[in-house]
Amino acid sequence: MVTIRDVAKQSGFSSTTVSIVLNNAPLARYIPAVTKKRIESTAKRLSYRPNLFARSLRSRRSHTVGVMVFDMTDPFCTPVLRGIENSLYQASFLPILTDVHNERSRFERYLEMLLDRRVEALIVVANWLFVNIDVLGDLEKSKIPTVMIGRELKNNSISSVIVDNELGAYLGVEHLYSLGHRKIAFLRGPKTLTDSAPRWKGIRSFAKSQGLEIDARLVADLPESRDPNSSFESGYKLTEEMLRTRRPFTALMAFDDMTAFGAMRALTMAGRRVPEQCSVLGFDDIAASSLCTPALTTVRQPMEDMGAMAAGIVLAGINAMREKRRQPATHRRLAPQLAARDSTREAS
Amino acid sequence: MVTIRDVAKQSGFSSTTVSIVLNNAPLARYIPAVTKKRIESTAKRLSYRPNLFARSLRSRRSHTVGVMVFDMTDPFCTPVLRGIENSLYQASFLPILTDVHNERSRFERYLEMLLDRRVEALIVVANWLFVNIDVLGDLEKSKIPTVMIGRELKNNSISSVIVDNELGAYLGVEHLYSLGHRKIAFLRGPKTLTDSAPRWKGIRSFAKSQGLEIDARLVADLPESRDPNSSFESGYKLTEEMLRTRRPFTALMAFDDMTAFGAMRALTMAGRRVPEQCSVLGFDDIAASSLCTPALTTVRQPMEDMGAMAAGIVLAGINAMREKRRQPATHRRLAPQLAARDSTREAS
DNA sequence: GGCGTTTATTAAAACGAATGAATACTGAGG
DNA sequence: CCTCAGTATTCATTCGTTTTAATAAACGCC
Repeated sequence: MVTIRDVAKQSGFSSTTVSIVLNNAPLARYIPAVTKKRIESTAKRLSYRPNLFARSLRSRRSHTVGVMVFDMTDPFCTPVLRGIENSLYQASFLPILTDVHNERSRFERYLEMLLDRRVEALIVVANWLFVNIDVLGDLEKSKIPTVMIGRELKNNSISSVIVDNELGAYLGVEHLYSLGHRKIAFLRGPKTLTDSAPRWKGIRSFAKSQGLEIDARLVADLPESRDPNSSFESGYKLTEEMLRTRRPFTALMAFDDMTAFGAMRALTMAGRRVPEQCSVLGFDDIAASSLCTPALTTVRQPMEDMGAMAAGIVLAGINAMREKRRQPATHRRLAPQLAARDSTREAS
Repeated sequence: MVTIRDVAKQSGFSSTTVSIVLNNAPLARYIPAVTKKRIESTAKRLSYRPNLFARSLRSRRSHTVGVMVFDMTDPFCTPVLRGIENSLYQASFLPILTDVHNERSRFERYLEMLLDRRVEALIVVANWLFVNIDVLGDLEKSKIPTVMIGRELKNNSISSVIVDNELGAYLGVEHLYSLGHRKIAFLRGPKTLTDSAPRWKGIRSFAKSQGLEIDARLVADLPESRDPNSSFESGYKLTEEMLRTRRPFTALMAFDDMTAFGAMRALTMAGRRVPEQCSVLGFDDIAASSLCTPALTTVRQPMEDMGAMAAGIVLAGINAMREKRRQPATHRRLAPQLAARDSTREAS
């Protein structure tokens, strides 16, 4: 390995000068162009690459960001990760990816590992989250910029990027209502999931404003489960059950896309065609939604943007720290959009 | 920050002894239990955490693996990544994730960044790959253990983990044939994709062995595209076109699941029900396949296993390097399995 | 009591870069 | 001729760990 000293020797200057030139440090302004040229060319000739361990040791910087995902297999994660990756790339930061598997011990272990590596910031994708909240308290202890995607922690120093769940749900029912649906079934999210309540609130808020009647017998809750993919199964079962009770409905609004897929399966199995005999609406707009037939109408979360924005927030936080400014936590609530596709249609 | 010297001072020993004890180095066998106890307890009391920069600088190890994905948004990646993550976690390694976006410049830049960080190995997920192969030559130059998932490079030092495409395709047609289908349409993969040829070979091999006739007018090729999600659109268009030519077929075998989804959409739009009037078969078994209705029958790649196996190979390579053994490249070809679901049915 | 071993511990030298303090060298101004 | 400000460069230290070589004491043995 060629070190800075080799470059120094070969170019005839001291390693200090080489360091100053190559990093374009403040002192570089006193160094004449000839010298710079010579140093740079020998550096290139020897194809010198600074040892980042040494550099990090000295500068206490890693140019690395820790990314903690609570469950990779959740299709929500993929676009978010891409958004993060893209932003970090622009800033020459690299992400270390960890998957918590929704396990407390794994979360703690990974957090420790990341902090040991002196990641300069932390991005937590906490979409499908069943770990006790107090665990997240550990995040505050680390004094590095931290942002959560998909969950807002009040009263603390952690930034957040979430979708406006209430608005999203509102847009969803509105869409169904405007298509003439009045008997709508609702599959609500698990109670312990923070997304569930605001989405329900959005629905009720719309119902109230338009005088839409919500039949309690057409409302069901998904059970809790650590596995985000379980909502397919749950959606299937709940829909099946609802069909059995023979309470009529012309549309179904699911907690998320996965649930909606389960519902569509159940409806189809029961011989009810989507969307002709029953409209189905999801939430998220995961990749599969536009692929299946009929394409799922859903409330779209701007996942890639959320990832990019989260990365942007922590990068700003890193810059703030470097200038010893104290950056307050920022909370972003992004507006979702309705993606009207083929699984919804006028009520007949 | 508390350093090893603090621990030394507090415990009354030298930093050398502390280091030896805490790392359980060979010399530790000469150190009496009392000393160890005292050092360990003060280390814990001060909640000492070794500075990994310093450690890495000295030991030239990063305990980090570089993961390069050619396109994150390809649903093939997610399970692979989880497999990798899980294996690395067991070995206390951490992955740095990079997404090449199928761009040459990005590949080169990322490779440089990863090597600068002294990743101890490289895992390349090269499923949907349109970068010129010679770029991959750069991988060989780095002297670290490297494995490619989804592509085999002959005559070199790079390991590989791939699925047996030929067998998979064979299993696929066999399934359709056994259901009584004789008029089968084929959507082949883009010519430049390495998976395309062996899959077609598997099909031909089965056809030959069973005397199945392949109608050239029922064979179409996906166009090239950098975007793995484009095959949905292509699958749609090609199927539509095939339907227009009115050449009858009772089943369609797609290059991959994404293509199959496009085909299903086209069939449905044309009023042909799946699977009643036409069976559809995919390849990969991405997450969406079991979610859509009808659930897609497909040839399953053991993606998570592939990721885990790739990680296992490079970890073994790392160990070999440490013991200065020269590890030859290993090439694994995993058997796929047919996942029979609801998009295929007996020919009527 | 001298000599080799084993046990217990440490001083000092890496590892490779960044940087504060110091040292020259130039002109300009008095 | 001396000083001062600016220019150009370097010495020596620091970052926090691991490791090599060395030291020192204790032990057994003839």
